[in-house]
Amino acid sequence: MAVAKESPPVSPKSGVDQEAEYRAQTRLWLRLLACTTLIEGELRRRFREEFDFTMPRFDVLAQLDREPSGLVLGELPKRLMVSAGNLTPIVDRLVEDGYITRTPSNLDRRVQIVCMTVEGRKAFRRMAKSHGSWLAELLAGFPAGRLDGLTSELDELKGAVRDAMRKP
Amino acid sequence: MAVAKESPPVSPKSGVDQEAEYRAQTRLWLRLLACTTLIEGELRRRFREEFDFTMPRFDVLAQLDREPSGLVLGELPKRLMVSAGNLTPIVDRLVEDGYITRTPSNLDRRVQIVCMTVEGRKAFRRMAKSHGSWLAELLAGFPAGRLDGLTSELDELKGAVRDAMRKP
DNA sequence: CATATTTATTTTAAGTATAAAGTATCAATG
DNA sequence: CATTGATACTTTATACTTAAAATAAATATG
Repeated sequence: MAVAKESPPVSPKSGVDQEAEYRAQTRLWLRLLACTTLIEGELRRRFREEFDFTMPRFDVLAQLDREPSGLVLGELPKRLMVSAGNLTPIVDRLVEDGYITRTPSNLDRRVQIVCMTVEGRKAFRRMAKSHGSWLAELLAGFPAGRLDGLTSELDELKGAVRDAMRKP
Repeated sequence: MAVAKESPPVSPKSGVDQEAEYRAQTRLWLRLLACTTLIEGELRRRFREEFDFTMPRFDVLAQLDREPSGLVLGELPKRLMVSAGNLTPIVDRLVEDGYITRTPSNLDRRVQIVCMTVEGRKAFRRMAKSHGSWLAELLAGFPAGRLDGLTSELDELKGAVRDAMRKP
């Protein structure tokens, strides 16, 4: 029963369905953008107010925190989805302010190795703690039991988008 | 049965639970950011390549497209979640390129009214069409039947974050 | 009506973003 | 060993981003 109500399992979709799907996709994208903008803006504001620090700088420290022996500079753009040209002045500033060091490799003089300093690590830990509690504060109203479910959905979305970008 | 396994219905949470929730929240935030960055980057790239246009400019046109009689300039920062100072040069460029007009109000000489031109509207329609199909292409791998569900979850998340930001 | 406050917008300063061109170094080939 | 190509990084040009100060016009208050 209920055979007639089933939509065809494969393409081609009717114009109406296609339009509805377009709209649903646009809604999803706008919501995604709104959530991210909202949270990102608030986190950035607090970083600035509390620590006079920016998120890109924090992101770099976060990567280095897990690498006691430092990281090849070229690894950072890959991990942070940031362009290399963009990274140069950020790293410059972090070095200048004493959070990290940048030393040329002996084996390959093109390569630079960046490494967190002791003070850098200390500052990072302090900021990371605040970051965590800010996030907890912002997300407190969302049911804890559904955090993981939403995360998996987004994981799937990310995978789908990545696949779509790889193909053509 | 299974009484002992139930977690207490209200706070205070145990340290372990609190830590687990922190991690889940952080995971969600990182995933959210990754999805948005991925899609946004790709859309921006295509806008640039196909139309030599940026997304903020497109966003302004999108707002004006629905307002045949134009919009008070001050409305745009509110709708687009963009600072006013940021908008000025964007509007400047759009006026310069003939997509919109900016005319001072007769009633209040502080106020400017921005309005799409005929060519602006034409250009916008063309770009909006591409935008829609790019998005469809990127999201094609995500099951259509779950678009709305994910959108509602994000809606709820957005509401929760907004509430958290309003309170303190 | 003069002064004070608010509101709309612009300007400025510092920083972030990409793309694309440039420089330096390394590796591979003839 | 000179040339060619690839790699690591920096520089440049252009644009976006916010916060905060500045300007200018309207409104409110004494």
